Amino acid sequence: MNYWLMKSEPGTYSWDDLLKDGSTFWDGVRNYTARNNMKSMKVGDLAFFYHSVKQTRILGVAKIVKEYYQDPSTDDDRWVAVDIEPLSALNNPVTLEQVKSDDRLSDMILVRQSRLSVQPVTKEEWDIIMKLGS
DNA sequence: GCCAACGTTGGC
DNA sequence: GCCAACGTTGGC
Repeated sequence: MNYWLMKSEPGTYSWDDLLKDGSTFWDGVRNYTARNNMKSMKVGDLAFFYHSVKQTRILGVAKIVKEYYQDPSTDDDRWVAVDIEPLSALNNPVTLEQVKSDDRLSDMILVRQSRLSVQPVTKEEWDIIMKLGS
C-alpha cells in the first residue's frame, strides 16, 4: 500500500467537484515523472488531494479505484489515466504554509519540487499530515 | 502579474 | 549527446 499526493487547480477540478461526482478519472498528465507515479498506483492506494495555485492546501483523501489505462483524452499511448474516489475530507485542511513550516515535512516533494503534479508521500509524512488535519 | 524552477524540443 | 531556446507550472 502506497501513499500519493495529487494536485489540481481548484478552478479546473476541485475537491468539491470530486465529492459531487463521487469518482473521477485522472487524466491529462503530460509529465513522465508524474506518469510513472501513476503507473505505480495500485487499487486501494491513498492519495492526498491538493489544491494548487489558489487555496494551496490538502483538503482530503482519495482512493485509487482503478489502475492505469490509456488516457482517454489522447490517442498518444505514452499517457495514462487512473480512477479515484473521495474517501474522507480533512476536518482541518493542511495548508502549504503549514507543510513548509513543519520541520518533519521539509523533505516532501510538495516543498522540494513544487511542479510535480503526482508525487509519492512517505508513510511518516502521511501520518503527520493526517494528524495535522484531524 | 511576475518570475524561478524545471521539462521538452530541436539544432548542431 | 550537449545545450540554448522556449513553454509551462505554480508560488508569491
